Amino acid sequence: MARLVTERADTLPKLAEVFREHGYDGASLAVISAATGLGKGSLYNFFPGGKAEMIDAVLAEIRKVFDETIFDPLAGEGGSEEPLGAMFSKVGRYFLDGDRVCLMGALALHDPHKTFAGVVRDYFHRWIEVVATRLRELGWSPDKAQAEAEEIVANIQGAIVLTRATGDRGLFQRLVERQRERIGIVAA
Amino acid sequence: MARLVTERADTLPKLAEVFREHGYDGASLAVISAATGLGKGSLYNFFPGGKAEMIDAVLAEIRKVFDETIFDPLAGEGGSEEPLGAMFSKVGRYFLDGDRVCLMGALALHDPHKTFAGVVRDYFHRWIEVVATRLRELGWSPDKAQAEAEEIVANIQGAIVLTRATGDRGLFQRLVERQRERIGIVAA
DNA sequence: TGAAAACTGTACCATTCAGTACAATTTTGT
DNA sequence: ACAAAATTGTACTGAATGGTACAGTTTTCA
Repeated sequence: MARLVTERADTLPKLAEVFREHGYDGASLAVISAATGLGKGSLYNFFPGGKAEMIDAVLAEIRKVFDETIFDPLAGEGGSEEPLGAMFSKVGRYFLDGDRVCLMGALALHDPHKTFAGVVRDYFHRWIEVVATRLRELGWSPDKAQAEAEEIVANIQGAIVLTRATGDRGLFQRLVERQRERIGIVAA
Repeated sequence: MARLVTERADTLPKLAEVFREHGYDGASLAVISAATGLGKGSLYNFFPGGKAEMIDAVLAEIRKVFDETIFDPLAGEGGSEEPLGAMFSKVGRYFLDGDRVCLMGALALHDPHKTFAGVVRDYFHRWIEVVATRLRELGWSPDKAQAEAEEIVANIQGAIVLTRATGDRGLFQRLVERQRERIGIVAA
């Protein structure tokens, strides 16, 4: 029996980066092969289902990372504002101040067969939900908390679009800073 | 000499819709042909340069429409808030309350060869610029006006992403309404 | 009306696509 | 060391890709 600790998981970051940069249609097997350094043999050994299985694995991994490092820490009990501030920092780091595409957001725009509609919807629902929950715990009314949470997540997605469009990473930071301030001010 | 009023311009809306829904890579000639009802012969008659020329024409048309109906009306002199309100209304109608993708925004995310970087950057710069200009005319400081303009445009882009992700057009409307309110409140 | 230009459908081309087959190699547990 | 399993590169397949060629039709204008 060969090792069960495959290298499959190690390829996920590179795979994710390819899909982020090229999109699903643009990520041909040739591009994927070049980016991962793996030949077709290896790719189909790890992902017998081909591209479909690759992006499924990538999306599951993304969801896991966000759950563990960003969403869950926000959902826990506690009346502090610090977890929200941490969320902004982690998100900025993850998306490289808007230089790196949000794959979930990209799939929200282009998914003609609605293949990823479920994962994408759940991802954003969860994100908005945990932010709103935290705001309520800070004393915001349910309506205000929901609206503010939606605006925060929308702003982050929009900030990525604008940063990619303008090439100005300062723009992302400025936008996030404004969200931070608004929460701090109104919550005080 | 045959008519010079070709049907080429008539195909642009359908062409734009295809690129919006499928992205550039996802819009194969088969899809384009089906969506426009034009065979390859006609398509290459109107657009000898193929897909590249098609999307160039689409982007130029989009830019023209936005300039004439949205950007220019904002740029003119005048201390009224009404043009800003009109901008939100027109944008909501154009993007079908977030149901319709912003092609410029989509290309900001996926453009591995930086083919469209110029048009996309100019489009968003112009958008932000005209909003900021109008805010300054309303008495905002240059810094505040710039930051607010960036946030407004980012919010619209993010609203499209979230609406496509959740399928909830009310979300788009709620987000835009919040921008409207903030401007009204702070400007007052 | 008639010739020139614009338009369009069809067949075709070379290339790239995702995916398969499989032999050869490497790794693994014993 | 050795056999089984995992891994990998290469060659291949049929389908789809973007694009070309061109004959036939329609439109235009003089």
